Amino acid sequence: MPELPEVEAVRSSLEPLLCGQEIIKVMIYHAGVISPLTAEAFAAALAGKNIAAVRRRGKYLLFSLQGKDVSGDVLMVHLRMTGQLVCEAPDAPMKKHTHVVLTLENGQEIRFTDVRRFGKMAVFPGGDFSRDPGLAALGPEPLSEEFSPEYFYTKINQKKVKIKAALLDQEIVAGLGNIYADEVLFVAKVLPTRLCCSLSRREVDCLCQCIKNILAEAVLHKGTTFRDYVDGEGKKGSHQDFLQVYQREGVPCSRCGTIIQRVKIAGRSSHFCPHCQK
DNA sequence: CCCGGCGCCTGAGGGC
DNA sequence: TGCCCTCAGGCGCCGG
Repeated sequence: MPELPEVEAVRSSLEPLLCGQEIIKVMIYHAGVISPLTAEAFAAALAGKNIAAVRRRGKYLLFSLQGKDVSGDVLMVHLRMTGQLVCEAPDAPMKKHTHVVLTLENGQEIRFTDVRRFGKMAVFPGGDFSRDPGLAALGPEPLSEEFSPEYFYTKINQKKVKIKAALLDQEIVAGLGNIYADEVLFVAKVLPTRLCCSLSRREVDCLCQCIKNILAEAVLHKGTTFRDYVDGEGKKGSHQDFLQVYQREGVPCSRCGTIIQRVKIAGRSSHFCPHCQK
């Protein structure tokens, strides 16, 4: 499930492969993954454009496009659950569930594959994200200075939601998903069921620092490959070898030996140690 | 404001 | 072996 570290690994692996390349052909095999433009308008908006930069905001991949006269359009890709964006040679076998293929001037292909088709691609003319409320409302990048203990405390302080739900709220902090939210709460020793308004300033400071530390570490490990995730070269991540609670229900806690438990919070599995998380 | 639940999707995995 | 059921979860949306 691509979260910030996985999307960053896709971004950094694609950047040297795509920057400066012109998109010469657009093939759409499943128009359902494209919005808000029609498939025809989407293809027309990409053909002949040059990829000037490969950026990331939260879990969104953003490709800055430049044309001969117009520029500033942005191609957005969101991988959601099972999406993959891989740069491959044209003779590489086409994977099942490949929905969009962009051919570059050097012959390489960017292939968007998604078993569940939850993922989305879009072009925003002039880089205007207002057509995508989720992207427009995204909170600060957790690895930036903007995401500070002061900011986080202000956002969390009054809320009556469970802290697990708040960590998954992309308007509070951009890029956390179910895996890293559970890992952050474990390292910070905070139960996922705690209400935000019950957290002390010290606990919020700790959570803020844990978010930064864990995401930075996972970025170094090129993300977590639990099932589907691969980067822009088709390579798996290695952070799954470092997970302490996610998908470890029934396994002894690495700190105290208590059996890790799993409960549903906000519709998602939450894994935690009932002894050392308070 | 907050919560639970559903829908979108397919494939893996468990029970029988 | 095979069938049916549940579950996985990011995110938008809806009703209470």
